[in-house]
Amino acid sequence: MKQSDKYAEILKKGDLRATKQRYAILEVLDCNGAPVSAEDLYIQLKRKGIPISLSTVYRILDAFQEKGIVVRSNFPDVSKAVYELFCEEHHHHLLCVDCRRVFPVEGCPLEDYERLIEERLNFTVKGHNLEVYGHCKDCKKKT
Amino acid sequence: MKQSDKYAEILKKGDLRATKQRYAILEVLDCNGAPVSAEDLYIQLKRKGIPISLSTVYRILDAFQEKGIVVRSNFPDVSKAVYELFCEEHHHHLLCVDCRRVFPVEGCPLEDYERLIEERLNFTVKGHNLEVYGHCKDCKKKT
DNA sequence: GTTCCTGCAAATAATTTGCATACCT
DNA sequence: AGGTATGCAAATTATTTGCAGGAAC
Repeated sequence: MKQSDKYAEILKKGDLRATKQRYAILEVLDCNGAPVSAEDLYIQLKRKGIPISLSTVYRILDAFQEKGIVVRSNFPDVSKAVYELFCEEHHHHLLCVDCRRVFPVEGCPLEDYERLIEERLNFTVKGHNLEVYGHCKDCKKKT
Repeated sequence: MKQSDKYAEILKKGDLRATKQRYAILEVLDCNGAPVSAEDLYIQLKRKGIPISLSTVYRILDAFQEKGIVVRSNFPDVSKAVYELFCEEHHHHLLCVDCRRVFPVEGCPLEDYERLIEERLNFTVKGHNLEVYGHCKDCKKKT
């Protein structure tokens, strides 16, 4: 299946019209392994020559998040939201507080914890938001 | 030790002058078990008759965070930051997406995970931010 | 007295909204 | 054609900053 067909399918499933801007956002998110802010996304799109406005970026991300196409989260100490494509293999990120790069980590240690919360506290867990921060390999070297 | 002495000590340790506003913020944070936003804090202070401005609240929270007196975090889907007193017993929160109340949970499941990250990825973990969300006991009943 | 803190108002940053036009189906 | 999406500019919300006066040490 071609990439663009994949995007078309995602949009159809979400009952969203296929537009150039939506395709472009899906493509950029797909290439960026890590979460991106609305503004970064906007800059990347402009750089690629896609005609789009920042408010459209926000509106599309909102729509995507509503349909479960993207996931929004926040890094500690950063006041803007970041977005990434929803991905079957649930995972987390490492944020380097020095270079600010983001590294994905496979897997998630929270399954047991969530089960425990459900049992002990009678709280139905819908999901969680976990960000781990510290110093990456490269930044450690520099010091 | 009196409560106010405790606050005085916290401020002294942080090299911060003892002012009415700082005492009041420590007190409000101490009473709220859960994290609060700057604005909520401001409203609670005003209600108590404390003369303070919103920018002072922000400035104090900033200073406190710098000194490690408070911890700032973000709840998913909420664009404003929340703050709580730093607490020796590291813990997390449950956010009910219905009533928006926040419940503390003792303990943290991430120690092993962090050790694993340090070993496998050569990334020095400084900390993490975890928020779990879902439906609390009471809100489940209502449906 | 000196330095730090606070209040006010204005600035900035992040996000949202109204409305007219343009584009999908 | 009909309804939805987009762009632009203006509105809102969250947070920060400059500066003058006030309080802590």
